[in-house]
Amino acid sequence: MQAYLHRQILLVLEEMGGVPSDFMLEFQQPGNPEHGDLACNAAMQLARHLKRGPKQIADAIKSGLETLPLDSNKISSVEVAGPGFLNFRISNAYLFDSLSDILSAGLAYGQTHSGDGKRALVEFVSANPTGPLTVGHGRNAVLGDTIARLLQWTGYKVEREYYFNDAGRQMRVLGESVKARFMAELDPKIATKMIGEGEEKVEVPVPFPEDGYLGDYIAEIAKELFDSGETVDLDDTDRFKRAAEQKIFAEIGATLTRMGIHMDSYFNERSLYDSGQIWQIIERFREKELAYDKDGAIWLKTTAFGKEADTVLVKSTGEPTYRLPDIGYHIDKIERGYDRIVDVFGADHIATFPDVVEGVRALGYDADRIEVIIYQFVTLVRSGQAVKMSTRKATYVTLDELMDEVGEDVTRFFFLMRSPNTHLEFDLDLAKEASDTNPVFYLQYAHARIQSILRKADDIGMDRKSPADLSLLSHQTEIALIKMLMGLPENISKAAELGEPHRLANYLREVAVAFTQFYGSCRIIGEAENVAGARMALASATAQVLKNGLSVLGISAPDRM
RNA sequence: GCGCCCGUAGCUCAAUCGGAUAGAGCAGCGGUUUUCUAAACCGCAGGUUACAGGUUCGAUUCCUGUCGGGCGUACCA
Repeated sequence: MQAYLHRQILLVLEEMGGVPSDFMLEFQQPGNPEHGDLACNAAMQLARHLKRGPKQIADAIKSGLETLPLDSNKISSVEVAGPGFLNFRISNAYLFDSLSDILSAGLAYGQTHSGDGKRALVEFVSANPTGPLTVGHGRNAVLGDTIARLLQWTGYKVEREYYFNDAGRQMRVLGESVKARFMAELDPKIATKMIGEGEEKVEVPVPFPEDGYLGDYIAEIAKELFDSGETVDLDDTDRFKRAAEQKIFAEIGATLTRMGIHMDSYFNERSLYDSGQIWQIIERFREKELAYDKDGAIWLKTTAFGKEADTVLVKSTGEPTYRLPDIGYHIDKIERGYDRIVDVFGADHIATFPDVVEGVRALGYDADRIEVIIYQFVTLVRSGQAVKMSTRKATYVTLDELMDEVGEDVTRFFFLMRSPNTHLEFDLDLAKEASDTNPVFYLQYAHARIQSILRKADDIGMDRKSPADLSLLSHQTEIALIKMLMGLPENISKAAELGEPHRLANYLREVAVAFTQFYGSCRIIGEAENVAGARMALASATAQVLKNGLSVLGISAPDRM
């Protein structure tokens, strides 16, 4: 429709002359129904170039369009309004065709093709295996997975990847924590000590590291290892680390599965060391004079990328900082040939990823393929108090606990309904008790209600097979609902393009609102057969839109509630 | 100090890459069920979009500055 109008208006503008060759026609959907279905602001933008008033220009375009003329099966009216907007009304004939297209597209309705033949890699979660996934990881996991789903719906072949490091200091401390608990299993009378500060003091076995991991799962891992009867060499700290990693990864995997998330690959940071790739990168930076030695460390000239100071690539101990493997990892992704590379990071990475992207670019790669989605932190609120979260101190709420309390669908929806770049306040008390006011139920309920009507129609032997005469739909809520349903493909592609799933969540809510308004004023069962048939078609199309939209968000669309 | 994000109704948040009268939910007040699922619908009230300038036909949106909140700013990841 927009493409059609675009062509027609260009024809008129050509006729008028004086229009700059780089002029871009823009359309928008007015929020106010009095302003029609589609608006064009060309007249206002052209006012300066044509040295005429915007209203005058709009009138000229309007009469130009009318003499073409416009196809009345598509556009029913053109109006000039406000400061010079051209407002178009879509004809009902076009709406009925669109509705029938929705029904025939079925499960595929909402798919678009801008990504056809292209590949995308979405990296997300990427939590090191030091503990269970927390609520904070949840936002990352759900955002990443949903962005991947959105890209799939726009035609991309998408892979989901989890990047992790099991070789760093964190993991060493984790292994030592398990070892200390294991020693307590061997010798229940082992001497203990207190660590932590103030009221947070905790009693732990003496070998426990000062900055060790305090969660209960550490003791569980130690106990499982002990119960297995395996003879463990206490000097083999790595054995404890491996035990912990294995168990924790298994749990993380189970949590992700429960959320409907499936990773296609796990990328171990260590492979970049084993292959020697990271050392080659240093040499390549040296060749470009972007790396140098100082104080026994190897530095990257991030000042060349506009930073205030240079940063260390390899510590004087010979150990690289995370920047180096991150650059190597992203080069690896680019070399794997993806058209789009999406990273989902928490706000704490905001200062570091530019170094990585610029480093990749400096080595001659197309860093523009890398898109970084930064989301702000989740503040957990319990009893009106913000909960300070730390995996190490075990002051966290796990994703599993959250799903136990509010369910998988609510958990996913909660993380998706807000823009990634605003802080998300997660009120646990509200989430627990507010299951009846949660917007996700509103969407699911609308879907269930439609299914209920269709079941009932079948029960009383109403005809749902023969094609309906859609032109019988004329009530304003019916027309408004059809227009709303037509927006799914655009909303999905927009959300995919911007990496902002909340747009789709908001749109679906509007669909549900439009449906309940229709439902409130138009009956189906009990109406004349042809009217009921048309309305059932509209209801089915609505259910299809809700179902498809919810499936993009990874949320179920139940048939009854 | 510097970098990034944010500041919108009492609360939690939207606002179509600058558009028309800034919208929802919750909370508040008042209505609506002999009718397909009331987990609903309708109405009322609630705003100087933190503040001050600037850019233009037009600013919540872009620019500058101020104030306030968050996250970074390690030879931690």
